[in-house]
Amino acid sequence: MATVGRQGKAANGKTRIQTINEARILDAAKRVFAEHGFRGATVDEIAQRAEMSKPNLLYYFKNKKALYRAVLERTLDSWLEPLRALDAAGDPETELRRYIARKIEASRQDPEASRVFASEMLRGAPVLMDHLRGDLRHLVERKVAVIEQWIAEDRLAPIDPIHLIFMIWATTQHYADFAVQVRAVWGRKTLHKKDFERIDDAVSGVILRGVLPRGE
Amino acid sequence: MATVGRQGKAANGKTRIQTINEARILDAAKRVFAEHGFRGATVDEIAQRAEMSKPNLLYYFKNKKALYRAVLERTLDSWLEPLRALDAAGDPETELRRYIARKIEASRQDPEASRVFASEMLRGAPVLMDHLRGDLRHLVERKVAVIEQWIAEDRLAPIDPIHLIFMIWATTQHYADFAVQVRAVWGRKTLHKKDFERIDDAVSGVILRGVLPRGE
DNA sequence: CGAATTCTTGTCCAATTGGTCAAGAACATG
DNA sequence: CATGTTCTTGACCAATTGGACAAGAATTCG
Repeated sequence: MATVGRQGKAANGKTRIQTINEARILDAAKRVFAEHGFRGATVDEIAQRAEMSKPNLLYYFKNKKALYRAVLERTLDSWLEPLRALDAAGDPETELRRYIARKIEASRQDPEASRVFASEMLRGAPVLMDHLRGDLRHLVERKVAVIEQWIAEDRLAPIDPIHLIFMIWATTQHYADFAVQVRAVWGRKTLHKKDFERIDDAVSGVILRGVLPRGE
Repeated sequence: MATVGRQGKAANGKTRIQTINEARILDAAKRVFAEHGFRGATVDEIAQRAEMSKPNLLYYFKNKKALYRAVLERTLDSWLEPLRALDAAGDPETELRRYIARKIEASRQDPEASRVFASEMLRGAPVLMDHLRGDLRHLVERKVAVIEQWIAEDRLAPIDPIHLIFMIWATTQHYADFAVQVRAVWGRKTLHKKDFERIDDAVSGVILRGVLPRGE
């Protein structure tokens, strides 16, 4: 009867309304943080985009920083998942091709998440620093080992594995973070699925030809 | 005797003090805008970093927006110069290698400029939109033609030229914009010239192997 | 030197900011 | 439907913001 007997509890201990509103807030916050960064974002604007009053927003998230953290945390897992899936037992070409495809798909489906992340990096990652030096670094170290193994087996050209990873991050996220520039220079009002297929072709093409062994 | 007989005029019509202070302000502004974006930057913080009072700063730049514009404009030319230098008459490998090297060198020498630019893109480029759709687009179109010519001559693999350009931008600027992440994951306190040489090797290596024709 | 110009800043202001609070409205459940 | 809980908001507050202003301090140059 202490904490269990809540009202509209839905297994995760959340009310129906809580679930809806937190999602609405997080979505609005993601968009505003993506556009203006942590400092430039205002709680008022987020509340407006979430179509609720500022005090109501602060009923769900105790302050701007907590909201920002929530947005980042929510993003991180889906951000890392594709890299986690890189499998040493698989074929290098297949694995890398899939990794690139998934990152590009993420840039297409949720560019704002990528931009929030980018903005946090531009700030010097005050919130995510521990994560960068901890989880992310360890994950990358593991995948560097995978790539090194592929190189040792002559299934990949001898490139610096960490920079291959950085290159994949850079190229794929570019289409989310710099979408305005891409659209303006490429002369497209919006980028459609077809466009992203061409992007995938081009990026995968260059990178794979760049890292797969020559002979064949 | 109207506008010519100014006091400390130095050919460009600027006083000695003007030259010094405008440079100090622009440098401080670049750092603050890079870190916090346009909205998140405060005039006060910029003034402090430039070691002068806020009213004095506003004596040189009439408001925050004008200062922001000045920072961006100052950046743009050096940003584009390497691409302008891409020469159809040259050897594709040499030209591309030099282009990549120059962009990486720019990321090393002036990462803040790159970050201001990135931050403007994240915002949707409200200030630079005209430039993106005008000058930049035309420049890219010209260089796309150069690359297409190389491809037609079988001196380059048939890749989508615009995405090759995007890839070079993405990979090289990544080391400026995401420097915190690179440092944290790579396990380096700071990136030295040696590190950037390795970056250049890796990036040039993959991209050139990715776009140069196979047979030889 | 002395007058015109340029430079500098303390003080001020209205607007916006993140956040609080109290009180009422909507809701779930016995 | 009554009661405790959750949800919602108008009103408010202190701090910060971009910027204006006037008056004084340096600088320049005839």
